Amino acid sequence: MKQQEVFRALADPTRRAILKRLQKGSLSAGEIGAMFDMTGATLSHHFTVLKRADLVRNERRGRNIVYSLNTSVMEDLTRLVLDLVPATRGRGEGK
Amino acid sequence: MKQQEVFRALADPTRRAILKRLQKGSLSAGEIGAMFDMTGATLSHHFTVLKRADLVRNERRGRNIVYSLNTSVMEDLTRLVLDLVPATRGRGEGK
DNA sequence: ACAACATTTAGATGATTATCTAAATATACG
DNA sequence: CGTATATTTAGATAATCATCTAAATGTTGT
Repeated sequence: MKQQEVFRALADPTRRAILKRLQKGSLSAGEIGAMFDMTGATLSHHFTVLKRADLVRNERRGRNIVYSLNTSVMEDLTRLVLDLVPATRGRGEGK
Repeated sequence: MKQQEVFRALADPTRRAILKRLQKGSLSAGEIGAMFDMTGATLSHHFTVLKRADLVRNERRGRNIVYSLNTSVMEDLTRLVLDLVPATRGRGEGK
């Protein structure tokens, strides 16, 4: 996992909002675009950042491109953050 | 909690390293500075960002200024991230 | 009060970032 | 095949950011 890319991706509120939407299921670029007040080009840039962090996957379906969460990296992220919190309870407590 | 400030603070690797060091206990600005190859002024800037996110606290002790983790915000952060991950196991699963 | 030490503030600089418009690419359909 | 639709790429711009040097502030001990 590219830790730096993941944290950087998370630093933008639009990208976090995109991730939250994708929790509920995959969406096409257009559907996501309809939720934000910015151009498709800008959204496309955000997708690129999210993909670079491997937080989302995309797949062409017909004339749409459908984005979905990469849940395994999301879990890596969870671990990462838990690792940042001292004396973390609820999990391993490992080295 | 100021979510945006927290994520922004986490986006820089130096700041994440500082947080990790502070897990093991409080440190003065000088002690932290000794661990990184950058000027004290730059470090001071990073402290400011971490403080704005309320991730660290500081306290003057003699001629040093001692920094320590604000663990409660770190836990808020944990919740935030878990909330970003779908079907999160390990905790509440609440709405 | 002064000199030494520790840290922050101020101001500048170059790099990165979010955003836009316009053009390019890819797919579907008549 | 050509037109409409969906998305990305290219290029530009303004804002934000990490970093530096120099100066200011606050603290201690003499």
